Amino acid sequence: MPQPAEPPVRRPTVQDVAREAGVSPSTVSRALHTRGYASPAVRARVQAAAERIGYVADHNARNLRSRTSTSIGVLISDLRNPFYADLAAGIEEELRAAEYQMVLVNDNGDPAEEMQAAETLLAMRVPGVIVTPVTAKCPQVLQDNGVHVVCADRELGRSNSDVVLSDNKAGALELTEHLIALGHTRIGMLIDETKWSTGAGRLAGFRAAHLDNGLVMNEDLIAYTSFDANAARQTTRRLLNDHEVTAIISANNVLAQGALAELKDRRVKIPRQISLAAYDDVPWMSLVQPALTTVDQSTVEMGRSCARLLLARIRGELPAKRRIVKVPARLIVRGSTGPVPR
Amino acid sequence: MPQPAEPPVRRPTVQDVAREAGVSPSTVSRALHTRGYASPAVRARVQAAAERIGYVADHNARNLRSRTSTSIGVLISDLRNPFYADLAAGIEEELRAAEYQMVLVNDNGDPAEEMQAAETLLAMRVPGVIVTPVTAKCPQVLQDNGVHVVCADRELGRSNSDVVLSDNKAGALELTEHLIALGHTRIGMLIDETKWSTGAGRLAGFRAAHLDNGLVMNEDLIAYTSFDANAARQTTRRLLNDHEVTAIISANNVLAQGALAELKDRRVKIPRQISLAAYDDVPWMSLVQPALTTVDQSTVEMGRSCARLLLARIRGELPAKRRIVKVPARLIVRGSTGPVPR
DNA sequence: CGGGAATGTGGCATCGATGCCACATTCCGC
DNA sequence: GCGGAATGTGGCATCGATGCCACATTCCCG
Repeated sequence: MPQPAEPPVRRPTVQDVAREAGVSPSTVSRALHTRGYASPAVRARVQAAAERIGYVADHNARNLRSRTSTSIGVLISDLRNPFYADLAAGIEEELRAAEYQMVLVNDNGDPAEEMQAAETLLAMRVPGVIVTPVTAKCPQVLQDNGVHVVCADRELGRSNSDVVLSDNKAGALELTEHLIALGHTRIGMLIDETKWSTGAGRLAGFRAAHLDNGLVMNEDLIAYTSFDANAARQTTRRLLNDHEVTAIISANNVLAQGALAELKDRRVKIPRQISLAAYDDVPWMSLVQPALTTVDQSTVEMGRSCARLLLARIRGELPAKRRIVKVPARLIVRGSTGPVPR
Repeated sequence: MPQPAEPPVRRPTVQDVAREAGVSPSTVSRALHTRGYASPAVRARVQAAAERIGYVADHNARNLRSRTSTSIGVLISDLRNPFYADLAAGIEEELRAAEYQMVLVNDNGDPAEEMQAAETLLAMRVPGVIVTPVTAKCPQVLQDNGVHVVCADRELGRSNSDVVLSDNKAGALELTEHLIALGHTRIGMLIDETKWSTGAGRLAGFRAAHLDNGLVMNEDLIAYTSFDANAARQTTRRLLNDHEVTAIISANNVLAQGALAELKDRRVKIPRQISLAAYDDVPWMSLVQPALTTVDQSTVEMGRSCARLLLARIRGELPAKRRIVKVPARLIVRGSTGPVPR
């Protein structure tokens, strides 16, 4: 038998259940939703009837009438990057548990795609959106239309939406101090952006670690690159050529790939000759040899936090004041960092 | 300013646009959707009006009335596994291009969660679902309710839904022959399941390669394990203890982690002492040293295929006959495989 | 120049569930 | 035994967009 004859499938409605159970449609609605009055007997009868005829409520009708929806928009930059995948996984887990659905959109970090997605989510009348923003305009537009917004991982400029962030400064500080404690004083920092809170925070932590330990930091050791493993590799190359660093910190998992590739290519002994560490622990970092010392930002938990926060907001459980959640970052020392050479 | 005062936000409706443009609601609907008659002049006027007052159509109302939806359900087992993430990314890309939305649900490979998700998707009245099935029941129920289904990556028993598969047998055959050509005759196969088409196909390819090359395969070298890196590690340990294999093939990326961990732990030289290869290329496999020889199943493209197939089906562009798409698998030779020792 | 086709536009019912109000019972305490 | 609360249940309008039909023009060709 091929696909069932096109969709002439007539799905049972509340009316059908009502008839089957011998009550009115209104009662069916109440009985199935535990909301409002309905005697236990009737409730049982209705549920049985619904079950019997295979009734599945129509979300579209429900949403339309009740001006709500249980779909949540999730707007991320790159699903293929394990950071975003983990974030989405955490979000989905929490949403599913609360019987919400996740509409996932990949905006590829492109402002136009991001706005397009925002528009679509508005059309869907989602009550809330979780976004790793590319542009401040996107969260803004959503909020202006009464959609609750939680920004994940970063914030742009001063916004007025809730936000869940890794404790970037503390994490980067701890990581940098770990290297300083090993005797490193010439540490390179591979970083792609510093305009968003993410990069800015990590850089701040890097700076603070030097300051706190009475070290004068050489600004030239901050190697600005772009968000791309190959670019990071080139930048690492220049960094190594131009400066005598004994350790490199990469600001995220993508840049770390480039740095590692370059070091392997040069047959540099890690950590004997150079130590390598990264912010944002992802699985491959413990598979390579030596395994990388990293800062784990509990990405899945961050996703869960975003979802919990958003749902609380939607349910009106939170005071109006904007909420900022900092997810603690945890240093994981592995084999790629060691005492400074000589 | 905190969150905008709760959602008293009144969004403009088709009526508002009609008033603004001085036409009837019906005309607005036609003008905005290029469907049916509408003079260019009126169309322009309506579009301008809609733009001016910031009209965004309500999908719920549209879906309800027109008994369609542009949301597609995507049911996968584990978003944190790069295989599924890539699959989802490919699907999303294609759906977004066609102005469809992706509702992503992680079922954790759990039949109960899977059925739950199917029910939710029925409630949403999605026209189609892409699923990496855990149970044959799930696609079945969906189809029985008139929802188009595409199974991705595997099929269970004989189903009657469209399916997109990696060419498992050919891929595994090519990979095994690569090892045989290097002189290996005692090759271990680390595999978790053989009931689904995926494992069955890969195992069949493994067998066929031996047969085609006149080798007698030792059935004991097929090491059955469970879908979990740690279990795979234990199984690898036993395999190495009990048999003198010179090469190991892992049936997927997760098992490969376990195998690699065990080999590294034993300080086995790869590929000098043992060659290691895996089906399902994922990024870390080219980051480790030596990089792993793998079979790339073009996961993202597989996702795109699923979406294209489903959309074509929804649009009724396909003959009733069930379609089976095989995505070619490609052998990527890297450093982890070499001539048999001695 | 008349009539039927072609082309636009408006009116109205409708998709399915639910919010709200009115009405019907039952239950108590005085 | 009676009035008012407490508790259930049904009726009906409604959310917003669209499908369908009727009606109004315009067009064109015999």
